[in-house]
Amino acid sequence: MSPPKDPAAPARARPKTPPAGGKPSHHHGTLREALIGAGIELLDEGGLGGLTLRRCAARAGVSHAAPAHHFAGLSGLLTAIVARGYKIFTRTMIAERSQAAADPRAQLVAICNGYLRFSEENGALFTLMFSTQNLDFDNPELATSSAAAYQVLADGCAPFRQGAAGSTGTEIMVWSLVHGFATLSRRNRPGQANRMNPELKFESILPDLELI
Amino acid sequence: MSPPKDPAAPARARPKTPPAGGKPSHHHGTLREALIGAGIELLDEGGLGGLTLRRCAARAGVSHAAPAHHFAGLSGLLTAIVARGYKIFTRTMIAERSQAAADPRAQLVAICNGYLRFSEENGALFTLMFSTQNLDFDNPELATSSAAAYQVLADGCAPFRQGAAGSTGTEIMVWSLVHGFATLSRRNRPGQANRMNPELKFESILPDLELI
DNA sequence: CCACGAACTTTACATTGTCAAGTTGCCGGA
DNA sequence: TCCGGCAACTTGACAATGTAAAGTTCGTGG
Repeated sequence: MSPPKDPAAPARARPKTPPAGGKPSHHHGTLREALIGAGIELLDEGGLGGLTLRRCAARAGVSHAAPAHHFAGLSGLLTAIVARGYKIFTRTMIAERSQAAADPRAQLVAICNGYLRFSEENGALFTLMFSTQNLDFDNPELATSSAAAYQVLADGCAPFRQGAAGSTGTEIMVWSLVHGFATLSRRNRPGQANRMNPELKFESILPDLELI
Repeated sequence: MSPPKDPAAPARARPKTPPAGGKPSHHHGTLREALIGAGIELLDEGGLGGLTLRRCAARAGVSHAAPAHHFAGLSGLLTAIVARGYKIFTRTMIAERSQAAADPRAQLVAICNGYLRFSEENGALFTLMFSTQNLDFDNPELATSSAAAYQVLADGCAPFRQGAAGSTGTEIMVWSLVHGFATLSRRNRPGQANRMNPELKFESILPDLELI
């Protein structure tokens, strides 16, 4: 690949002590979580291109082959990172919903705004989460956490119906709309011929929804 | 990277003769186009992971360093591939539109169906086109061809208005909807817990639109 | 106390993108 | 005609990456 001048700290001192609880077997026993955390940091700092198995290992203070004992190769590490991403994603949507008015449309709009806030605050992670390459979609943890995220949106759609498809049609419509909106918003960052008005609120493109 | 057992033909005989017209200087002079074509083939055959600068070169029958004389590194090649992708994309939408009834909604629905057909028939290319990594967004050819594609959709939206934002609001709403729908459709391929009904037609989630 | 095994390291290898230097073949001017 | 230059292409090298095999270290259970 290109030589991207190591944006990762070359190494880091070992975490002081194994956090008592758990099963600290060899050194500290929290390597798995440390690697996931390092991955998310690298994603934040250097985008998708900044995330590398070897750099995750270096940031966690271990050798480049250590991750192999905790993940099934690169795709295993990426899968674990994405699974954690979905948990944060779910929390973000729930947090936004909890501050909204009680009526169904306000709740749904708040969930979508959480969706959009997550995609803005975690651009590279968001992209990775919805990439179709190098992820192990059979991983149960990934399946669980992504289903949980989808469920938040599905719950928000439950009061509405969409033609003959019922609330499932609403789910797909709203998901498509908010996901496309997130993608379009993020694409227009580079200052390109910018057809997207950054002031445009999501709610203004969400059509009227029919209550069940 | 991983060792993916060379899915590319190791080499290929040189094209017979320089195609008369043009400026055939050294060997055949059509290397640039050949490399782009090889890239699209590799994308079809092996997905995003199957596309490699060296493999493009091998398939075009030249050495691994030859592309450097026609593109600015990998991102230059990817940019050219994506630019060609947008031209096919535009053609697909126009072809679909030309077979639709004359009323504005039917025209717009046809454009969206072209959008979705392209994303289904060219999954990896579609993903690359909407990736934000390793593309040279300052490239004029890319800017032109992507703007042309967007323009087809914008034209389809022109008869409609969306709240106070006019037809620009419609553009963003429809683009978000169709792009999200394409993404969601493609994600559900692996036979996962499949919330998306493959029979669901796009038109059924496209809300009523107000004519200007 | 000590053997076993888990956690981790070291070493090696194929693949990738990129660069520098060399080679080849065509064209235009003398 | 010839030859100098130059564009196109090749060869060889290098650093970075993911992965596999073999070795080392450390804790724990018997």
